[in-house]
Amino acid sequence: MADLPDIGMLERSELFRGVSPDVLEEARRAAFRKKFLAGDVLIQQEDAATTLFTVVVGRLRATQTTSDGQQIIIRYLGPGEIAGYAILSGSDVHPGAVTAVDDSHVIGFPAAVIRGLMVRHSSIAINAVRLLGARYRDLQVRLRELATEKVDRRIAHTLLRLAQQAGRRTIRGIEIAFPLSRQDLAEMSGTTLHTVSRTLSGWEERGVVDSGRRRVVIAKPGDLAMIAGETA
Amino acid sequence: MADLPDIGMLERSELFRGVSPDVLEEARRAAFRKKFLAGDVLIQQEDAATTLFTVVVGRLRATQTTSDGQQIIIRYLGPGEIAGYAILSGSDVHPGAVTAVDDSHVIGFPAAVIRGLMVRHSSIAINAVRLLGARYRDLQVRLRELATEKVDRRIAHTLLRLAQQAGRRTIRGIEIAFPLSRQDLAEMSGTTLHTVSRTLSGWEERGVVDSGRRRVVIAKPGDLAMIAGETA
DNA sequence: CGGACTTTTGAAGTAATTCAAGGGGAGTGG
DNA sequence: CCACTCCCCTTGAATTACTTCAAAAGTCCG
Repeated sequence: MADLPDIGMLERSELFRGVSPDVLEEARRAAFRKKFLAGDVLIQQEDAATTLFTVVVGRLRATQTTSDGQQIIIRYLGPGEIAGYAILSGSDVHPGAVTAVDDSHVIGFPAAVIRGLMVRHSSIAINAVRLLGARYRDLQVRLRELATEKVDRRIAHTLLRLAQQAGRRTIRGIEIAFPLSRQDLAEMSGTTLHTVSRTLSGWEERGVVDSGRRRVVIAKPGDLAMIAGETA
Repeated sequence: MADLPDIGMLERSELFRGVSPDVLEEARRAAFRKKFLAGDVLIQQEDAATTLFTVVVGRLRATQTTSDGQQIIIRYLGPGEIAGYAILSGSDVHPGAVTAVDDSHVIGFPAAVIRGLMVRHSSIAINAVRLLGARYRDLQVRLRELATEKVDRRIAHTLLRLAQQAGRRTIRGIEIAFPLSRQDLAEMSGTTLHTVSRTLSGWEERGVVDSGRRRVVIAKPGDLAMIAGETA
């Protein structure tokens, strides 16, 4: 099969880290590679959970949408991270949607294969526990922020987090390495695109950030951290 | 040892559900029973993660507090549920605090024992994955609510969720079966105790709820679901 | 019966949304 | 290459839902 992934791709996945080569080989044989273009949908909300993906290159966005169309971004996923965690936790439908925000290259695994691997190799199940624990902790922090902090702080925190997981050092500062609109930032910070726009405009004047159409560069990360309230 | 728990208590824990008797016995020997009074603290935020607890009877509250004292309630834990999940996911400190809200009876396990059991018995690791997955999904929903819905809907959702996990049918309606103040509801819904008080007063007039000092009874669950926006 | 919590309610203030309109870039097709 | 169109972003003005401030009234417990 031309579309079998290679071992190196697997061992860079957070689900297979530190797993023995023969188990990796077993996973590899059931896997398939797939490309998605920016904007393509990998997983639809409420769809039957049949496949788990792990990102090789690119960037995905996990969202939750209400019946009346309101949406929030749960998280962005980069290389090594997994999409479709419902497979792991035994749910039969995906609780949210996953979309590519950049041209992306992923590896897919059938649900049954992953479940079988977890049963026979506790190291994989333990990796799953770690990764879900980390995500759970992240959401706890975001929930606290959303409940207790004002918008500008929340937006600052959002940017700092994105910089951490997808920041690229440039001459001008740290650039968020994927297209990110005001609307996207709003859906991550729990506000509207208008407020995000106004807030960024203010920071722009002070030289804290340098942003444009679906593009954000953090010029002064220290100042942004101050705004976020990280004890100076 | 007088304080060894019995097998029945263990198999009712979400972490040990469906696990074989000999493994249960192994876990049992390393465990200890402990009682906490309402208000007692089981886990302090930022403490070293040394122990995992599972509730036998009573009710615990998991919270997150900011450096400036702002607090939110992550969730309430009832019989069978576990506290101190950091142990599972390999973190060395607890990201939040856990307090008893009613007199409670718990079983404690040393971190190393739990980690060892997960390595040797994938069924336990898989239970951990399921439980963390379910909690993660819960938080996703709450995050979405907090970001997109108005306070009265959020409070309604909070009450319905609490009723589901700790509701007791009475003549007057569904009673939340543990002490729950306006402040507690505020910390779960992302608002202030004043707003909760006003909102409940309004509902009280319409006969939707019947509440008092640290006590809430949902008289008309259907009406509350309507307020929460669950398509009638 | 005193004292500590918890709850209620009014009034003032405000942060952020909503409403509304216009302006700029990037890409497409003629 | 220029024009057209689609997004995305910006900015003002009006509105509002909610918080904050303040004070008083219950309620439980020793």
